[in-house]
Amino acid sequence: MAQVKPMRADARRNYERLLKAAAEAFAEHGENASLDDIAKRAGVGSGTLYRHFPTRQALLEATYVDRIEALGERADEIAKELSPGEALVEWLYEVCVRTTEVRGLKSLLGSAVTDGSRVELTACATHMKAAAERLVGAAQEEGTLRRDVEPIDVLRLAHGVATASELAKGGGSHVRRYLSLLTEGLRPG
Amino acid sequence: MAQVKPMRADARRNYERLLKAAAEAFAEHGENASLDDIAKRAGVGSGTLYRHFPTRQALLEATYVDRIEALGERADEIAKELSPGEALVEWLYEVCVRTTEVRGLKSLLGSAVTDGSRVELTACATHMKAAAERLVGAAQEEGTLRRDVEPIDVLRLAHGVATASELAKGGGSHVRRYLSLLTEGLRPG
DNA sequence: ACCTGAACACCGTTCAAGT
DNA sequence: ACCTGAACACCGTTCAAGT
Repeated sequence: MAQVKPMRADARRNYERLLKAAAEAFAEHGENASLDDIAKRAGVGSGTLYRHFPTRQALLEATYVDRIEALGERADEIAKELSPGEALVEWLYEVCVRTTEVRGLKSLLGSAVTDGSRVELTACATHMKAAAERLVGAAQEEGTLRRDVEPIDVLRLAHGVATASELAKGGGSHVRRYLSLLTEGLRPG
Repeated sequence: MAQVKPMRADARRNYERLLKAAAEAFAEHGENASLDDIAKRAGVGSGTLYRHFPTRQALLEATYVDRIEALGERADEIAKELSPGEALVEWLYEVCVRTTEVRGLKSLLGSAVTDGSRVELTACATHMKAAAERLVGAAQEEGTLRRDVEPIDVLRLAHGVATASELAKGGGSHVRRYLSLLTEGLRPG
């Protein structure tokens, strides 16, 4: 079941060109980059784009799926180096940094943790939730994370922290601080 | 300086019709409601909409300025009833609830706390920042709020909490919990 | 089986003409 | 001084025709 129908040579070439063009366009113009422009950059008709990627979300996911997978792997690497509580925070930090750095990734990660959207079962959502579950579970067993939060809550709040950081001029420079305000709380230590 | 040039009767009528139509349209279709549709609902030409409101942000602000002012007044009412620390949290709660309830309000409140946008000097941003300053200052003097946060940080983080809550199905029902996770922190109490 | 690109609908924005 | 609405540019989406 690993191997689905192999694509026709021209179809595969167009698919890859579209992904490359999409990555460029999203980087330049954000998640709302013109789909028509992406097709043009790739040198294909607009219908071809729709054949391969029926929705904008599908194109976004295909464009960034490797980055999402990398975040999932980072969760395990970090878990080996740090204590569970520190690992969770460090991973959330990296998630937030990617969210603010890579234009277009934000809406994808957002819909991955949104209730009700059909997109929930996508690879992206699956990877993120699995990674969060591992780290959250370990931190709770260690006793450094409240037991009344679910992995999905943590992912949503991290998305909120990334959103808050984006409102500041130096975007990324606020991530660490805003994240620690979330973990430590707003009350004085 | 209170009284600027009085508007011509037809101009004032169109202005009010546009605001009414805008409130309806934003409520129905969110902050990206079609401007053309708003002009049509109001029974005016599209050029008239642009004359009164040169940008979508300007129309959003005019539509919701009364709600923003109400939030500013709520800050003072709450401050009379609760201790400074409790008052800040309760006000932030109301801000988050409005943000998630009133479609279109979110982008307005977001741009009010965004660095660099020219919109910073608008009435909306001024009201929100003034209210936050009063509550944050009082809570810090009381000793129930960290001294290393600025009012703008608190407003941005509240915006993040509202964003996180919106990702959950029951939107509003998560606001209280997510907000308390921010104030208390993710570490066990 | 897949691709192309014209065609359609929709939207934002401007501006000449009108009162 | 203000309004109208046609005109233009742009974008998303579909689909008949082509290979």
